[in-house]
Amino acid sequence: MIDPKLLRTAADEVASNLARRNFDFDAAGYKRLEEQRKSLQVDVETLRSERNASAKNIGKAKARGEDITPLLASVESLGSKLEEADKALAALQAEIRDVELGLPNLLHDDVPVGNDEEANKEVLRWGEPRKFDFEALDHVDIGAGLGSLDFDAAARISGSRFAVMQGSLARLQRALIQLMLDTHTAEHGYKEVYVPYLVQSEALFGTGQLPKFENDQFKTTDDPPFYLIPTAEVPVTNLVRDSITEAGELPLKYVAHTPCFRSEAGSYGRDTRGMIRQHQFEKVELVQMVEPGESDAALEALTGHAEAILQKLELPYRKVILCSGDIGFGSHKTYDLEVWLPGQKAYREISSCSNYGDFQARRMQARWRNPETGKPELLHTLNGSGVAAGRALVAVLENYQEKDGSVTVPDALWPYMAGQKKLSP
RNA sequence: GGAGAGGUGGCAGAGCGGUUGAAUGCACUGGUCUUGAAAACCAGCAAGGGUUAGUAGCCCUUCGUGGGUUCAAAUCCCACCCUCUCCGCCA
Repeated sequence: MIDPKLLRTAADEVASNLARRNFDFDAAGYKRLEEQRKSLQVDVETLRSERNASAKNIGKAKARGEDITPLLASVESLGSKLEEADKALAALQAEIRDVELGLPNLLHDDVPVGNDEEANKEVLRWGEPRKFDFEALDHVDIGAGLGSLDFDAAARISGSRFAVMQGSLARLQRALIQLMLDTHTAEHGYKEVYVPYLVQSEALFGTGQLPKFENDQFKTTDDPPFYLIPTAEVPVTNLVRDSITEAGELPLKYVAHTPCFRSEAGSYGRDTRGMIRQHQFEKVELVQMVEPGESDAALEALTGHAEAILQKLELPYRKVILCSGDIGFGSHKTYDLEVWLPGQKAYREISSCSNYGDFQARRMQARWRNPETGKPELLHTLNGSGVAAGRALVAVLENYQEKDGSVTVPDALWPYMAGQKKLSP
């Protein structure tokens, strides 16, 4: 959520920033609603003040043993008037809130303007895509050759966009997750957390998936419903919901491994082959809560932590800044890491690292105590995949495939593979 | 699943229809004392919103959440959520 004070005082500047996203913010309409709200709220508070004063007088009169009937008569009409005005105010406030919840975050100056991923700005490439002396297969064929990646079985159980993995391949994914968790906890200073995979709607409002992206979520039929987390970002970031963190405890750095569940509504026909885009996938997520002045630097560091995983696995990747048309709804600035997939002869997203500024913190009322003012102030939140395990598995299979159909285990995963250095058919 | 207890400020914990935004303690901040520190003592210390040039005043809201009773609710009534204890069951 954007600071309502900023919306009131600088609606036109906000509108022009959001225009870079091709988002049309009706600044004039917002101002109109705000003015109505202002005068209504003054009315309501004046009435309420009158009521409070009368009630106090009645109390005093009663204490003195006086007759209070004339006083009661004088406040008779106050109640209904107040109730009416209060209702109108509540309706107006809800309307304004809906507008505010629907506004995407302001963009960082670094974010390039553009309509789609074509306009994303590449900032670096790491590693050389390997030259194959045979026709490189994609992970679907490699997995089939190994006999351990089964989409048909998954389809019988759950339909499309699911996978079944067996044996060494299943273990390889677990090894990837282990490597990531160990690296982030031991080398990058993150605290490992285990969190719920089912959350209430409030948590999703806090991180910004709701109300706008209801259709992307899976939810249960309970009342109230549970939502399956689309990313660990949701439960982990909500750890600081409605809380005040002392300055000395910042930055908070959490890493969590969770499955992620996405309906993928609206992406019919995209990445239908293989396990690039699944309803369920494993991910290791990095989350930071930092002082507002630190978030730019924290984004660089956090992205570097995700890059370290790809470097350990010696997977070629490139790093891009998402442009205004491709960046997420709540993000202030986002780096995507795209790993080289020989089967597709393309770089594909494997991590997305974002600085949310105070956007999520405002929705969650997540604050820290600023020692300079002594007051609780909104902190900044960041998150990034460190990295998506399912896609990392795809990348390992495709980049480490051999002519005979086997797959070499990257050195970094040896400690987690019980001595197995090769996956063979 | 059965029985009971409880949800109040950063934390602990009183209050149980009117002067309580809320006693007290801890923590925190400032001061006195001290060579310095500790201790002791004194003082201050919730958040959100409105109005405003204002971090000044004034006003409104907030004692788990939502409804209700009342001129007036942290206090009474109803529903729901959550936590804790005991029993049962279970991974």
